[in-house]
Amino acid sequence: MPYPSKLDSETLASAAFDMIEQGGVDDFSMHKLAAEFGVKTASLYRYFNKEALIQAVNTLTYHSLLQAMYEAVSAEGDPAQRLLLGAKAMAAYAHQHPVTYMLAFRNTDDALRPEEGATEQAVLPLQAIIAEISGEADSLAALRGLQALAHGFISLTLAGQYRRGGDLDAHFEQSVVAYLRGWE
Amino acid sequence: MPYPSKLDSETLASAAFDMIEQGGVDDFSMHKLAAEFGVKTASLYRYFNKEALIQAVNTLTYHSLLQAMYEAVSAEGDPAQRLLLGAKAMAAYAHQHPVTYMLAFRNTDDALRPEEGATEQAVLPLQAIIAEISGEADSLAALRGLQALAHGFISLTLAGQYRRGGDLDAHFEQSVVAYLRGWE
DNA sequence: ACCTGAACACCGTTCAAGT
DNA sequence: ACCTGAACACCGTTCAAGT
Repeated sequence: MPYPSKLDSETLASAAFDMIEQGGVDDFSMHKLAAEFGVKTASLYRYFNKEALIQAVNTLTYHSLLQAMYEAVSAEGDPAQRLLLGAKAMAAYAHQHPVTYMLAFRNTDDALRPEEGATEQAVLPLQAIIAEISGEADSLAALRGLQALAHGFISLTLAGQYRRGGDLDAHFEQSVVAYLRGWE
Repeated sequence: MPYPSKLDSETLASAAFDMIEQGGVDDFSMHKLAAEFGVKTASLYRYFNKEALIQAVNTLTYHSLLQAMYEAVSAEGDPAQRLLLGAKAMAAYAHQHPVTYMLAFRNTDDALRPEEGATEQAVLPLQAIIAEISGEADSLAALRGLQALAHGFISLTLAGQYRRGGDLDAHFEQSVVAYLRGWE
């Protein structure tokens, strides 16, 4: 009687996502993930090695994050309002998934990045919105700066680099508003 | 005859910094660092465990980075020009030390952060400059946004998230200029 | 005072072998 | 087709022992 398949890549990736988010990246291991499924560590290697698994986790992050932003940006309002909602949705997602959020953006090496086009294409609607503020010619620069501002604020917050008090949410909003105003 | 001391914390931290920058964080180990000094791994633990060592490496990063920014910002010019130079100095440092730069800002957990006040105090001159643009009342918010924009742009660049071509340096500068203009 | 020897628990990974 | 057993090299860390 052949072995019934206990594992599949989607379930594995999603379980890894949860383990990492709850226990931290540094405490995550292939051994622990295998144990979670009542399986020997070697069995995981039919599906993923650790690097590929983390890449899969990061892909989950990119998808969820873009989804959240896309929905936020679809609201009524002028371009600046909609982009502010998008930035806030990004921050909200990151604060709900701090560990995997940081993990998705920490890579210096190529291997753990999103597949080509996954994030690049998905961000075109955002560029169309910001073009209404900056003009077409500057829309890529303006979009990149907005992503940078939002991501930077989020990751400095999560990394505990803003420790002088004050209302961080208010400062985030003021900064985004100022930034967009500067592109007018 | 007692053992002559082959090691000290400063040398160790600085060697760890170099090893990490050149070989990546993931390939760095206490064993390899010990080997570099012709010493057994256990000997390192008189000075640092791995966590403390990485914290020391991060402290080196914060100091160098703040130093570079401080010098850049001391130039002649109006506030926006000086802050732009500061942001560019930050980017230049990060591109020269991409691995340790990312390492210093990736922590979700408290243990690896800079000592209280180390970065917080050092950043007060920057706040004074940006206050000339935003006004005193908004200067902390404006400073945080500027740090976020610069750090975000740098880390998204290093993480390979800007893959649609264009002149990244120009986009960085345009974004910073727009941001500061928005606070006027 | 400072380093070594020896040991431990844990890790990622491979591959022949089982079912 | 899918999982296990067994093994390997490597890792972080501790601590009694050497000099």
